[in-house]
Amino acid sequence: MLCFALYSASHAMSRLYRPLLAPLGLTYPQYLVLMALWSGDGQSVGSLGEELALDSNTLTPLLKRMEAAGLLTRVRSQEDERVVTVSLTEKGRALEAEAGRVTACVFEATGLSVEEVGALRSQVNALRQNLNAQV
Amino acid sequence: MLCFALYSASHAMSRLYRPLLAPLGLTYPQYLVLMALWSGDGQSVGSLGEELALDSNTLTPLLKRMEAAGLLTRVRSQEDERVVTVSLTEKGRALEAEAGRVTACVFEATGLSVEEVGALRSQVNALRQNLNAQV
DNA sequence: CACAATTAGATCGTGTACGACCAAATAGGC
DNA sequence: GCCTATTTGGTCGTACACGATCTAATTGTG
Repeated sequence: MLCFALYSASHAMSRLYRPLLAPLGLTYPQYLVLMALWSGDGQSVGSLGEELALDSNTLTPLLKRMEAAGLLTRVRSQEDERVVTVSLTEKGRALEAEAGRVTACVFEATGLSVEEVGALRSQVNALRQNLNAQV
Repeated sequence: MLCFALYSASHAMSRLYRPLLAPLGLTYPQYLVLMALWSGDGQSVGSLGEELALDSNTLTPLLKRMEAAGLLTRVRSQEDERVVTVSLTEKGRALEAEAGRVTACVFEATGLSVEEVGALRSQVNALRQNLNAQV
């Protein structure tokens, strides 16, 4: 069952990240949000949701917790009051440096070469796009 | 990021299953539990947990909901009162027939050949084992 | 036999996911 | 300029996940 393999591997990944991210005070989805912001700060909630394939009902409380932790700010846009702009704080930006160590640890744990990881990622991404196309 | 690819593909898979399983009154994790029981009825909670990589804190409420739905029974073992044996009801067994259609739908949606699915599954399973070995 | 250590589930609290719905703001046709 | 339709976040209820802790039952050692 490919579905179960993915389900289980994804949980295994999450379990691997958990102890690495705990010292930084982050959960795995929060880490994913940070990655998205590191590669593009000042995004709207909707833009983040599209990138991470998450809806506002998941993102809003998650972002509020991260705001309470002082990692980011949520400010309503001046031009369009419907839009909330999410921006990193100094603390949120500073975590990017620590993240490198986490990534290295995780890569180590995969037991794969750089090429294998890349190849697998492409295949999984292609699958994901096929699945999403069905919607 | 391989981790994100897996995370996202796993959610996409879950989103694909959701509307297919809803008519059967099942969630995706419940469907996984049923698959485990179809391939081996009368297992203990611990045995199911090992197969699915889930703990009792996740399984107990999940199994209770499935018991309430009339899909299975939870009976404490006579020999060892600590052990709870989970067995399919007639209704739970009957769902196996319907499941074939769901599996076919999902395979269709992957857009991959049988060989490609098999190859990808092996790779993902190998990765999962490497990740779990780090614990 | 007694008693500490282990084992199997259950419970509790926190944090995602997501469908369904809501409220405010904006855009577009007339 | 109105008024409806759409867009953007937010809220609520339900269902996983999982760390931490609890209880009851069993095992092992002296």
